Amino acid sequence: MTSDPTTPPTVMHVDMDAFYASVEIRRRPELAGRPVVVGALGARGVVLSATHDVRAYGVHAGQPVGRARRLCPQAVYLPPDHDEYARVSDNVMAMLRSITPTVEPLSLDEAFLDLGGSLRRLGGDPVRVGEMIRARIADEQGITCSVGVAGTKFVAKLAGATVKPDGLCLVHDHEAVAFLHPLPVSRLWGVGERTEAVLTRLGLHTVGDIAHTPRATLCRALGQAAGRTLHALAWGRDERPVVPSEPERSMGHEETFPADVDDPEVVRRALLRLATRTGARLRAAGLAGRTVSIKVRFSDFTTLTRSKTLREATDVGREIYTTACALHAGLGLERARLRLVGVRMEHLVDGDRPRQMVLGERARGWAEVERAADAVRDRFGGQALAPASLLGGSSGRPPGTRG
DNA sequence: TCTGGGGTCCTTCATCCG
DNA sequence: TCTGCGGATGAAGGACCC
Repeated sequence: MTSDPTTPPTVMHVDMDAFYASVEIRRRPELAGRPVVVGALGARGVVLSATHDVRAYGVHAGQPVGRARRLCPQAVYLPPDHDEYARVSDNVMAMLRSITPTVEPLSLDEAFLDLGGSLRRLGGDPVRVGEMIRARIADEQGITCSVGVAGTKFVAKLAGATVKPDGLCLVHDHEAVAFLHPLPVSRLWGVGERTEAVLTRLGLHTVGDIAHTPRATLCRALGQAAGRTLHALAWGRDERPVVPSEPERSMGHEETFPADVDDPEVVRRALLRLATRTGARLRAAGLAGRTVSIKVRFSDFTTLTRSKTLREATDVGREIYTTACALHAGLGLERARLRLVGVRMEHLVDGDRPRQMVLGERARGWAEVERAADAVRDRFGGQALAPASLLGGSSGRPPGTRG
């Protein structure tokens, strides 16, 4: 913490403005100045990113594209190109790492930086560093960003959000409480729709209200962890350091069917597709998972998860698929109408760790087959090879997804 | 209006084990 | 042998974030 106002805060949050939409406008200059929405354009797509002018019509991320079209029919609607966004993101993150090694990406379009060790070398003024970063991202990538600087991650992120788009805001530690307390509770990290409703019932509307509520009351209403966290955040206390990289804890895929599905065979094909992709990603990352988890969402949006922990961690798509099928069969769904299925691997470990052979197990099996398939795909492209049951015909893959 | 896909973390409950 | 207890772990669900 920098309680001395002459000591500049060193935690910086950099957040690209309307990232996907900005990247699309950058590569299609004819769209400059026009309202742009990026989202999956299928029957069940949602808005992923929208330019700020579109937001004035009530369009926001997560909203069904159909509703966005009704609210703002004059906007240009584009499908997402995740590969391009990842490329731009890599460039931005590399530039940030040239400023300080302590860069913690939160997603493709935002990151925390800790300038602590680098600030003197950079001239000692975090505002000048922030402006330099903003100028470089604009020059090199052709997109704008907003920057918040504070003594903690939480305040830095909020500071940047107050000056979006294309701004910079610094909040000193001695200003943090006055900055936070007028804000609505929904601005606190961890307060979504449900928690906000609970807080409203308690008569708590602003961050200041939370700060002046006994911590025990918050813990009773929200649980120990959430109660303690919110109380601390409301007073600007946030001990989390900027950490350059955290090991992944889970990895998986899910897909929403274009129309609800009641055919178990279609569901099993989807499980095979998702398990195959998950296995390939685990192998590419040098990881393996011990727990297979499936998720099914019914047509009424109720959601079930089932999981099973294996004796040994695996990165083999076929093993993931077999376990996922057993979990799915265990649900006894008959012909329930499903809108989504997902496969996820948890309890990830180093995939190169020697694996104990099970008695009677064939030395060369699916693991070798899939590694050979990885090599073929590396050489000839992602579509070069797939399980036979996924080739040809209608795969059930929704539009806008990629393998 | 009708809700994607990728994740993380927390809580509760059950079970196992010493 | 039975019972209680606490910790570890697994399973399931919920809330949240970007």
